Amino acid sequence: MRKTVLVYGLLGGVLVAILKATEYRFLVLEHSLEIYGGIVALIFSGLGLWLGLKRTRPKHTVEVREVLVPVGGPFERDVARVEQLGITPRELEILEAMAAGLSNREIAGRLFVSENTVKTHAGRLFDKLSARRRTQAVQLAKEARLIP
Amino acid sequence: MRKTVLVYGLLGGVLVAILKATEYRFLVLEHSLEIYGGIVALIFSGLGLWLGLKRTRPKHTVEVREVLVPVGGPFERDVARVEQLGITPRELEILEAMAAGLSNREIAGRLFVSENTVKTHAGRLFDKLSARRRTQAVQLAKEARLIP
DNA sequence: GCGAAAATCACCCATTCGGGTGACGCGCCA
DNA sequence: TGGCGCGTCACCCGAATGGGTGATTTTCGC
Repeated sequence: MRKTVLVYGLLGGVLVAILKATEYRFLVLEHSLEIYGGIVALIFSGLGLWLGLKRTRPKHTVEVREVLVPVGGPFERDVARVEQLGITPRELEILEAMAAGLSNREIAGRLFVSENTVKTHAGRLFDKLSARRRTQAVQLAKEARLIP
Repeated sequence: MRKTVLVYGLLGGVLVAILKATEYRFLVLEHSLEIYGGIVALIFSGLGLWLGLKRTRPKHTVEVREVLVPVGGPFERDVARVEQLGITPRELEILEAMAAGLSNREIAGRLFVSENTVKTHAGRLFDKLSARRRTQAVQLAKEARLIP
């Protein structure tokens, strides 16, 4: 945005300079003032139009209302699987937070630990789940019924 | 649109008339030309801006419908929601791949496009879903019944 | 067929993630 | 009491991700 304003102003300055340079030529005409104004008006209205379009196009103003979907059976964790994979309680917490779409930093803040700690937990979790990415970890965990 | 042009032209004419009427007052000033141009530029750029806004504003007029969906049957995409959010088919594909735990590079390979393309799609998706991370995007998309 | 929307790709930058290593404290229990 | 599991934290580094800009081509509705 700052850049846009800058360009805008610059163009304006250049325009004024050009018009000033050609001022005398315009003055010898009968309706120089009108021509001058017309040109400026045209150019700047075009500029303004372009700017307005440009600046507001990606403004969708979408309103989203939450819809709670009635869920069938309550979730039940596959404890056997948890033990089989050797996943600790703390790691499960990290896993749930991860599934909720939180970043490591946010998880750290929520669980009152450092970001580094979260990273270690997450790393070990990826090992145990054979995952390489957190999205994959979440997906696998859901399939394994470790999280809802 | 025709009407708009008419109004626009009319306003321009009126403006020129006003400026013409006050021409002599301006002329006694030293930098009358610059002032004149500046005023015209300001007014018309404002006008153009307003016009640009006006013309693109009634883009969507989003209608929010709340639908309670009975659970149990196979997954059915909430098409209304998809349209509300303005999510394109291609973006949905990326979303599904993302939910499957694939990286951008893997998605790119699977859909036979470049990684950059996947990133742009993903970026727009995050915008539309108001998400900052892919895990969050997946989570929100599932809540909105965009993906299973 | 014209214009808007969609899809494609590139480049840059900052942040986040993932992976590896090492270390410390605490509780447990053999 | 020494080992072990768990949780905690730090540092480094490369890869992945997110965000922005800009541009071109395809597609499609009117």
